[in-house]
Amino acid sequence: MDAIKTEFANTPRSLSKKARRKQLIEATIKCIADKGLSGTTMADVTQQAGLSLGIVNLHFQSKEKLLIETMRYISTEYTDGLTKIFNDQSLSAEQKILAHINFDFSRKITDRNKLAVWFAFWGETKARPTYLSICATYISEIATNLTQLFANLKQEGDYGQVDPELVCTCYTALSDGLWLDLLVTPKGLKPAQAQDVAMHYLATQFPNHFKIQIGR
Amino acid sequence: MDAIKTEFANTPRSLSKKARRKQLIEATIKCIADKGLSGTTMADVTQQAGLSLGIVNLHFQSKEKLLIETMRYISTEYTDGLTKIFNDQSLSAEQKILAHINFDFSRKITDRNKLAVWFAFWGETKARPTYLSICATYISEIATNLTQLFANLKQEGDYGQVDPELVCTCYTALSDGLWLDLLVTPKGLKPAQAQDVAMHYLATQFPNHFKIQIGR
DNA sequence: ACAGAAAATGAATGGTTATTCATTCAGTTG
DNA sequence: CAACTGAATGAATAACCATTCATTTTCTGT
Repeated sequence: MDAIKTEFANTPRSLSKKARRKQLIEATIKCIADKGLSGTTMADVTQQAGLSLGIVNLHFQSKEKLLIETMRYISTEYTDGLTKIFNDQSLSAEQKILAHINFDFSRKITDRNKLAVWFAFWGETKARPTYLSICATYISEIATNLTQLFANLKQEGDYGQVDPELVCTCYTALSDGLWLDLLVTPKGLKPAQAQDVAMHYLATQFPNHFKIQIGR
Repeated sequence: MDAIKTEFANTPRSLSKKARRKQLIEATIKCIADKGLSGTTMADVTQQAGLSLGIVNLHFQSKEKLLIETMRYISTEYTDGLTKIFNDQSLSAEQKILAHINFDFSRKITDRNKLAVWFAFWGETKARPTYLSICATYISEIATNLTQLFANLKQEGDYGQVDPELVCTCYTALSDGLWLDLLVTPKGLKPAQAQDVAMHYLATQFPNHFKIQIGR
């Protein structure tokens, strides 16, 4: 009972340190989406969280560290979701790839607030080595796993021409580019359609496993 | 003689208004790449340009307007390059598409400074309607032209299954995603390899026109 | 060579914002 | 329930930064 209250209540002083940090990170995501990275102030973040001005420095020491933790938060959420799929022993390679695509274009991931945060941080990677190193970590981890899945599929089917590493690079870039589409032309492509586009590419590589629905 | 001096000299007061604006915009690009959009100050930009602090307000009225013009500058450079290719009457559809890919992964476009600027602005589009409307303009213009080229190619060859609009969406997203790769993993993919990846996708759609080089 | 126009300068200004910390407040313990 | 602990507050501070504009410098026409 007490544990439940601690978990879900939102009144001051009722949350654990970890939960309070999460609350502040989520407020930061909202602010970056609404005001841009350059327009987000400590006052904005704390007001969004419904807390007082000094709270960020209490929990994160500085704004810079809050931003780094925010980037870590969204990239961890993403990699954790994919790792769970990859490690699921009950799924075949084909099913894992399907689950992967499904996850890439799920509501949780294609939420425009989060997409705005991804691109804001990517735009700063050249200037901030810390951001770049966070990227480097998740990129290589995902690429290794995904390439492995494509290699498995190649073995299963009759895919002599397929280069798993190339397909991984191509799929990953395609997925990132479709996210951009979802961010900057929200009136255009919808997540489900973006997923169809990604699927269309996989169908070119593994026609025995994946089919395109013509006239999406 | 005088015109040449005006064109190339960099000393104060020797440049036309237009050239001075260009100089400031290019300094802005360098600063955004080096310090991030959120870390770029007027002092940074003017110092980078080797000019005095007040110069930006003299030529652009405000920092906000300088940033908008910077975004317009890189997107105009991109669309102008593509428009020139599309309007070149001496090229076939196939040649235009080849020129398009070549341009997408040329030095001029895959310069990491400029890529950093693209992503920085994309990350702010949700927060700034002006940025979003600049994107909307070039996106639809390019998509119309490129879809047309793919439709032409479809007519030329035996491509019953190909959906030109889908291929356009897919190619565009792929290209954007490969730019991200070039930005965040400079030690990994090189522009020429990124171009090969894009070509690999086109080869899946138009095998009679484009060939993949296996073992890039 | 001179006057007037235009461009550029940079010190000064004023608004904004991250950070600090003395104080308040809520939960816990004996 | 009183003393204690640590989380939270927000006014105050200090640093930062965009913008202004009086002044200086350069260019142009005569």
